[in-house]
Order: sequence, then structure tokens, then C-alpha cells
Amino acid sequence: MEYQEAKEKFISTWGSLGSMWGINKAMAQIQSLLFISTKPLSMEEIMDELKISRGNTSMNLRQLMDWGIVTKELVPGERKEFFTTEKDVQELARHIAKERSRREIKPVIKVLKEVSSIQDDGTAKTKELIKQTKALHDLADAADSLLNKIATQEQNWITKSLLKLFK
Amino acid sequence: MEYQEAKEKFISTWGSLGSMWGINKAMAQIQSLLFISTKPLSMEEIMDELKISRGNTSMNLRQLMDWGIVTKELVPGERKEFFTTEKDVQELARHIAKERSRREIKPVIKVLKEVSSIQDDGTAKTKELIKQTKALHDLADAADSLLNKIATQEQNWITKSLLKLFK
DNA sequence: CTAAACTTTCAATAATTTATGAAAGTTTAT
DNA sequence: ATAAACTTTCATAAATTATTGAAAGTTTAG
Repeated sequence: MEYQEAKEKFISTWGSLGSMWGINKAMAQIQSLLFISTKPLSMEEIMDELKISRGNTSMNLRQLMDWGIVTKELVPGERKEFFTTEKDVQELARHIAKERSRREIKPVIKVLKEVSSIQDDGTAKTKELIKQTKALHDLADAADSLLNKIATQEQNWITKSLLKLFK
Repeated sequence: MEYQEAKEKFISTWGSLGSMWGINKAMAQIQSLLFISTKPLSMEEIMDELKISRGNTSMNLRQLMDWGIVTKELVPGERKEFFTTEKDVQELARHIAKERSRREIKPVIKVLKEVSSIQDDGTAKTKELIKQTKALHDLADAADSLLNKIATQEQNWITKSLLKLFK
């Protein structure tokens, strides 16, 4: 396998991994392209490389910027904009963990709290609803704390976590 | 908020959380319905409750069984089949972690290994591809180990993990 | 100010995913 | 063996999500 093939394999695999986790293909592919690029890329270059439209590129770049993992780079003397992604995998993981927590997990925890706090009317089904949603709430809450600790931890958390956790 | 409202809120929230993480709505909703049910439910009951078709119910129940989180229950004297989900959240989380690792993370790690193992031809772009995919490989590998440790750990891992990790 | 260079928006369309329902398949009781 | 009870399959439909491309918007150079 040589460069071009490896690159394509990486980008397409990353793209389909994204889909499995609710991230659209174009977004994942743009990010992965930037991730292995040796220099910032313009919109034009991204479009060409991935064979996607201008609009699609623009919208997905915006989303990546909203997620905080892609930034605009202003190249002196150039009029157009260039883009780079966070190159450090740890930092990348941290951003994603933080955002997923904020956007997706926290709101669900809130609902679980509401639902598990309803008045116990004494019936078995109400008791079960309360019991189960409370258990889920506690799990989600613990998982979210873990995620956030990780997200705000200094470098190399994974290595350190593994050490602490399984020593 | 009383029982019916709380129940619906829980089921619909759980359904949309599923979508964010690549799990279809019906599947998530069936699981959540079973999760708060005080008894095993028949296909008929699930269809009625969630207003989904027989085919859809059947296919999603099969998927849930493939994931190992729903099982058929044979009620003596009854001809039809009944279904229950794992009621213990820890066990549930463990199943899901294990399956996601096996189905999604492991294959990606394999690709990352292949891609990061290409011949270094000395060019900057090849070096970058190797470096970045290797970093990603190491991260994915570490995260996967963590997930699997969690998945095979005894009860209450979260509490224990948190203690160890942040004491 | 104005025109060129570039980016964003968004209505229309395409692609993908999910759901339906009836036919085919299976199991069980008699 | 057969018919009723029940489940699965799968072609088709519906719904959702992603993509396009051209028009509108913005910025910068001169």
C-alpha cells in the first residue's frame, strides 16, 4: 500500500466511523483530510480532494468550527481562507468529549432527573419508572463526570487513567 | 407531571438520544419501554404502545437481541413470545460497550494499523500520514482497552473508577 | 465607490435510512 | 396432518438527512 491508497483508506474509514456515531460523512472526511495534511487547506482544495460541493464544504467546515476542532488560518498575502484541524489527538478527544457532554448528555441527564422525580403514587409501574430512570440518571451522571474530568485533564490522560484504574 | 407523561417523555428522549449516537429511534424506544416495564411484553403490546408496525417491531427486537440486551421470555401457558431487557444499568452499559468495541472500534483500529504501517518514502506527506494515523491508533487502542476493562469489570465500576481516578 | 474574489445561504434534489404491511414461514395444539 | 397462532421477511413507501449549485452576501484591493 502506498501513500495515495493509504490516505484514501484512512479518509473513507474515518468517514464511515463518523456515520456510526452520528457524525456525517463529509464532516468526518474534511476533518480527517485536514488531520493528515502538512499544511492548511483552502475550501477549493478540500472540495477538489473530496469531490464535494462548495456549499457542503462550507457548511461542514462551519460545523467543525462550532465543535472547536477546526480553525481558520489566515495566510499572509492570500485572500482566501485556509483551514486546519487540531493536530494533537489528545486535545481533539478532549474537545469532542466536552462538546458531546454539553450538547447531548447533559440535556438527557436533565430529563432523567425530571422523570425520576415524579410523585410516587404507590403503583408498581410508577415505582418501576422512578427506580429505573433514577438508575439511568446516576449512571449517566457518573459517565458524564468521567468524560468531563477527562476533557479537562492535562496531557496523556489515557495512559495515566489506565495506570490509575488498573494498577 | 404524572406517570403517563413521564413515561412518554422518557421514551421519546431516549429515542432521540439514540439517533444522536447512531441507534435508530424504534430500537431505542423499544428498549426503553421494556426497561421501565414491570413485566415482559409481547410484540403486540410493544406495537400498540409505540404505534409502530409489526415488521418494524420484529426487526428491531432482533437487533436488540443481537446486541445482547433484550431476551425472549417464554411465559408458561402462553403461545406468543414475550420480551424483556436487561434491567441492570451496569450490565446494560457493559453489553453495549463490549459490542461497540467489537463491531466498530476494533475494525477501525485494524485499518489505522494498516495505514500507519505503510512504507515511509521519506516525503513530508507520508511522514505526516504515518505520524497522525499512528497517534490515532494509539489513542483508539487505549480507549478501546479502557472500554473493555470496563465491560468486563465487576459491579459498580463507575463508582470505583471515579474513586481511583480522581482520589 | 466598485469590481473582483471569495464565502455563505438555502430551495431544490438526491441519497440514505427507516417503516410498513402483506405474504411467506414457523411452531404448536389437536 | 392441518389449521390456527404467531413471527419473520422483504419489496415498496415514507421520512429523514445530506448534497448540490446558483443567488445573495461579504470583504478587500485599488
